[in-house]
Amino acid sequence: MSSSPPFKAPVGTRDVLPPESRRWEAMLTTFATIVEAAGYGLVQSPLFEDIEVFRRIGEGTDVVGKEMYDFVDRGQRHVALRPEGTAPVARAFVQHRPATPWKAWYATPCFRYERPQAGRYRQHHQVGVEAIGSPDPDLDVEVITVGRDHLAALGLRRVTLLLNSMGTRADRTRYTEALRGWLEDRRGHLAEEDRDKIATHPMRVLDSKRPATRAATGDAPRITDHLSDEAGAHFERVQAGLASTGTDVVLEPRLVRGLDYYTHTTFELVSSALETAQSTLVGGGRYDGLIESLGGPPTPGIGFGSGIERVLLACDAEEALPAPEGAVQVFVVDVAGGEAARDLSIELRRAGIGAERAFDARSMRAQMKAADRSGARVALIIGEQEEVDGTVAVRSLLGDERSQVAVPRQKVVAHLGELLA
RNA sequence: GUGGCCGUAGCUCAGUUGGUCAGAGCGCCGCGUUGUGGUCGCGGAUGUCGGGGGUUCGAAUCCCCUCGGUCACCCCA
Repeated sequence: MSSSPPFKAPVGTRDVLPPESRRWEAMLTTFATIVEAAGYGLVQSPLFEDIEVFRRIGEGTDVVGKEMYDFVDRGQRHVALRPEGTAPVARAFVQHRPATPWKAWYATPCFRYERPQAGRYRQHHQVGVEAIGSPDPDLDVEVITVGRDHLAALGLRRVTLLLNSMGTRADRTRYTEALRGWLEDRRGHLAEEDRDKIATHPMRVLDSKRPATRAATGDAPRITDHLSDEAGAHFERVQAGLASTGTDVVLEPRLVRGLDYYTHTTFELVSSALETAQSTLVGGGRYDGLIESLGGPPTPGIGFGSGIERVLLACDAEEALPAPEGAVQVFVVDVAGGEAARDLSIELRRAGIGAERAFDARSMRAQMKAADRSGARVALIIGEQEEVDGTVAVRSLLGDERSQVAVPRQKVVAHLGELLA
């Protein structure tokens, strides 16, 4: 007899089982309700795309540069599992050209080959929205507010909105050059590991956590001081909208975000309840050049992604979003052969009443224990006596209640309909 | 990719300087109540002590390798 080690879920992935999975259902329902009410429609797109679709979001970024799960399929196509949610939606927009503004939402797994740690997985899950086709800053306000309200609806209170503007692409280019020069002059003061970024991603030097870099860049030029009139006006309007709708904002000029496609507004919703290094619950911004880079007409867009695992971690920390109760309302206990359990449980479900039962002809004691654990409020008991009488004993399972009444078999479903109403 | 810590039943863990060390609680199953749950009592099942190699008379306990988990860096949701 030989046995290989038991299989486990791959590194960085996990199974979500009940009752935890009921929290996922609750969070997805909450999100769907909120975004649908704002006019966003669900988009289901493939889990994998031509790898070029993702490369357009920035080859210099780690997400597409070195963390992608990519492979060549049997038809020699180079494809990749989606590392994030925006590019596939943008590609779908370019392909189908829906009327604008096009407002879409999604819920999807995302794949990134990185070392897992708290709040970071190789397969994680995101919900998000994309609003494509309008440059209106009020749309930025809408998107940010939807994200904020989603977290609030889940019961999260310790959330901070960080806001920044990257300006237009021209602003960004101009600022990047200026910053690069400024950083070059102080190269020696930066942390060793951050020096290479001066040439490649100067703005990310400002995002560094290293103390030396932090200290040396305290008075670095800020992009928000270098915005064009156009970008400045846009940013002002966004802030005014957020203020008007009672959304507290923390301006964070160092907020860069890792994906290269962002322009104008960028934002994060960060949990202060999480002790972990990964506390960003929602991250997003404008990407006014992305559609064009995917072969579409110049089209502005804005959106965000929100990590489900992280949001749930924050819910744990704030003791929010407890697992909802199961849907089983009634448990059929049958010690008279099992036909009643078989037929009645199905009859009940067809009448809209959640019903569960035991299998394997177990003892009444065992069936009652199972009934108690099932979360059902009522046990329907069919023993030999009930079989003879054509009745069902209806017994409450709530707390100390031990009330039990005999109801004619033919009237049980109607009786329960009233009882559970 | 780099580094720290950890790896004993389904879960949470105890196992003193290597010598009945394979255990506890919870959970699960059964019985007390041959027709009735949640409390209580009694009993029971489940472990390649992550895996491989080494040291030793003897290793869950020491060494090496490896896999996995976890946290941090990095990056990001």
